[in-house]
Amino acid sequence: MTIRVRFAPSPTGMFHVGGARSALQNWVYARQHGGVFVLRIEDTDASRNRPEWVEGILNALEWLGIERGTYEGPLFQSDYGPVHAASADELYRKGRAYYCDCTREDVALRAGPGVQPRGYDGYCRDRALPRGEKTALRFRTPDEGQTVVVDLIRGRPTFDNATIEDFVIARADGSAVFLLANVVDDITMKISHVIRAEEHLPNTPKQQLLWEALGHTPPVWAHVPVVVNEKRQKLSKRRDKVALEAYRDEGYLPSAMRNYLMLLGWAPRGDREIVPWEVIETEFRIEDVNPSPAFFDEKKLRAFNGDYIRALSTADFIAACAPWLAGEVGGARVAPWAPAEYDHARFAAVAELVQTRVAVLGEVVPLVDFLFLPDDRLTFDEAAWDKATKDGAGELLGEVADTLTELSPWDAETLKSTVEAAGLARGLKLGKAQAPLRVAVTGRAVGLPLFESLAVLGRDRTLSRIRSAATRYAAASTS
RNA sequence: GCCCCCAUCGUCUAGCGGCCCAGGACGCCGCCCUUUCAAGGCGGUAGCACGGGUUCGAAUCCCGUUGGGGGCACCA
Repeated sequence: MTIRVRFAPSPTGMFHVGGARSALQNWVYARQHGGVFVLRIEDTDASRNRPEWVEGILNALEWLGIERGTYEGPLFQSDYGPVHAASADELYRKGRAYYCDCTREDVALRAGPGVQPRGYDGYCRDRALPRGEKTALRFRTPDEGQTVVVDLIRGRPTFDNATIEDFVIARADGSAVFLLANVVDDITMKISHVIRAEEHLPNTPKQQLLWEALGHTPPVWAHVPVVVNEKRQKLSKRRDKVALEAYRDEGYLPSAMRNYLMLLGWAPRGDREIVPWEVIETEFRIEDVNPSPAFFDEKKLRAFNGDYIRALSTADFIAACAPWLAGEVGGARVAPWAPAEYDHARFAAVAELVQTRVAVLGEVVPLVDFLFLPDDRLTFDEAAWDKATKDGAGELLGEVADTLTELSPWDAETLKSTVEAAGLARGLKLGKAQAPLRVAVTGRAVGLPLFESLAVLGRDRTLSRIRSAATRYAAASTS
């Protein structure tokens, strides 16, 4: 058994999430049935000259945990050029194809004004045209009968042969068109299963006819539903965020992504969705895939990802954060601090607190930036400051700074009780009392637990930030 | 216009004739916990598109309607 998944690389090397899901399903199916998984590149002249586009796809697959496949032999469509030509010729010699010199306009003219022609009208069928510089080769479709596609997911979609036009299989220059090339490659590579997106279903009867005309038994087909956006349209590169790499760079874990992707149109037994990959691999059945289109719900993906992040050991979590902490992901700057300013010991000290507060890894940056940035480059939320210092809470700043100068030991517990006492003396609950300090030190109203943060930040930085905030407050209240 | 596919909470799904006045998850809402925010715990909201059959019995089977989607190149 040989299963293949084909990809047309995009100019950016971007890997479409729809393709990722399809690849995953193919891969799982192949593993379940002891088959070979073949990754097939539908190259064009342009992509052939840009091996990095193909690399992009392979990297994305590896990120998902799919190995590169074990098929030996050429994987590029263009490697099969001579075989395509031979097959086209074979069909012509067998009388299953004929040359045609009609243009699109000719067909429209014959159909008459205002009439929408139903594909090609068969004008050249019996003209016995020889091959020429302007002749395309058309497949002669049966006039009667039906073509039944046996599909693992959809049952038996049936097409009346009379509705299938005599389609072109080779261009005037002799090169095979996608439909034929696809079939010939699959025959050559001994492909037994074609699992692909639903959008190819209308092509299937044509391809099946070609398999048979070439003297081969068609493969097992499975057309999985398309993945759609919130407007229920097929995910498109232009409108939707579809690049798998974009999700990777935001900090989605491959384990969460592949779990979510497999859940589109399918669910494991029992009332559970987040399951170990082994469960998916043993329970997944292509026949059970829901035939209706599925919406790619980023919110749910996020929830899954948060779950996977929390399931990580702290050490693994720290390791997973490395690219964002280093400040550069996917060739883009993602952190405001310079590499020299980063302090790994500080991050490690708060990592556990960070872990329950992020849904994607990229969110660690704004949570911990205050630990590394010098005072003058700290982001400062003015609105949060105004709100936090209201009702006299700002008065606390100066006196807390004085107390903290001599505080011992400098730890979260002591810091907490000290601030709590200072707040209570002014009739402020801890929730109110910690607010101005939080903004003063972290620049924001929300974030990691404050006293643990101060403990890690250290006395010097904490005090200098509180002191300058106290000055600021004093200046604002006198003016 | 033609061909094909699809139809359970807002979303992803369980359900494959009685266990279902429909179960889970995400989202949303409320409560608890709480130094902010999360996490966690508890509870709630919400659905079988419609109309005919078949059957003792239908979310489940059949037909139709409606509504979505996909495909109709000398592109891939």
